Amino acid sequence: MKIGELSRSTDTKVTTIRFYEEIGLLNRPARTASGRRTYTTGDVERLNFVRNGRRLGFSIEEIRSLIALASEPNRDCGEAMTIASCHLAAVEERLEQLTALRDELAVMSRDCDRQRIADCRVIHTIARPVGSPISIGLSPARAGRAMSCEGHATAREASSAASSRLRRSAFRSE
Amino acid sequence: MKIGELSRSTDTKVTTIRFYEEIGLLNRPARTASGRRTYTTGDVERLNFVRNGRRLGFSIEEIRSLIALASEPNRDCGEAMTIASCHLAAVEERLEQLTALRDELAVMSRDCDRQRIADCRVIHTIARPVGSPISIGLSPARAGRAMSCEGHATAREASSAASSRLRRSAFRSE
DNA sequence: CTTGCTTCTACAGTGACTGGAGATTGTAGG
DNA sequence: CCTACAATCTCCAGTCACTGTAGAAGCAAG
Repeated sequence: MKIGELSRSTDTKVTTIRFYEEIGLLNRPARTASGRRTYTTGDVERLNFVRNGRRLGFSIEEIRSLIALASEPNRDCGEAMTIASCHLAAVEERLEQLTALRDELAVMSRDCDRQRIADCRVIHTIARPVGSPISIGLSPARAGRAMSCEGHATAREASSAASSRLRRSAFRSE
Repeated sequence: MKIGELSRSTDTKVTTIRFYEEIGLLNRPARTASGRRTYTTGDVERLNFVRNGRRLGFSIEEIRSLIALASEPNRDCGEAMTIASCHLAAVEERLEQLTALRDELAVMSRDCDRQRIADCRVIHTIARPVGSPISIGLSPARAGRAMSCEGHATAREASSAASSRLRRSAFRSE
């Protein structure tokens, strides 16, 4: 099985597979005479394990530990349980934060009367002094495929946010 | 007001303030003769705006747009509303994903009988073929201050994950 | 004068990929 | 056999939103 087929059968991009190999999450596969990677069904299982782990939100390092544990069938599974329940607790905390966030966003959207910026509830809510103690670790706007939110932020004149972040200092004062 | 005071009064790290300046989210402040940045109350407001926006999960680019909008009080606020409600929709989607995730994690933790790895429900759940269509964009384990989940993943022997990711190929096969 | 704090610049690192350049290999059709 | 095109290869830079470090300089108090 070549990398393309592995990619298709695990719904993982080719570059991601190579990345997993580089960081040691996948074993280095055998190569053909011309240097192409060849995979076995064991590799498919392993990659599925990694992908499921990621889908469940485990970090690469957590998955690395879980793989190591999985390869010792006679060990006590306490450590795996610790990783899982710890992660569960983290997810529950983020759920709470995200719920609070959603409520705040919903209020500000609901209350805005859609008139002038000067009276805009959205702008005013964000502009208020550093208020409520909700401090969130949300990584925002990764959005991806599901949302059609593109183009609102970038469309104005930051369109040339081309390459280096150092070049982005086309900043505009108020 | 020097950068340290601005940092304290907005609960923002000094390095973050300088970062915001570099990318043009904050105006370049005046400097003392020796080159220290000096800030005004206007800068405090602006930084609060940015911080509140971030806390609400808006991206830097969205905040950039919102700042531009906020500086034109007589404009229609439709665009601000679009950004906000679009973001709200994204947050709601993530909430759903995260809830599904939590349920899955809860089941696997609950059902594990804490015996041998070979029977561990956690391991088996992750090892199953690429199943349910939940595809999540969660960035995991950023965790930070609130959780005490450190050391489970990194403690084993990846402790020398020192500098370059290229050096991390101390990979172990199964 | 010395100690210790703050601030400065410049740059590398994080996590988990993603994308591109430029080269090579494999395969199918003409 | 030649040509097109797809798949693969390596290498490296970019993403996002910061965070941290090194090494130098400034500043106030004892």
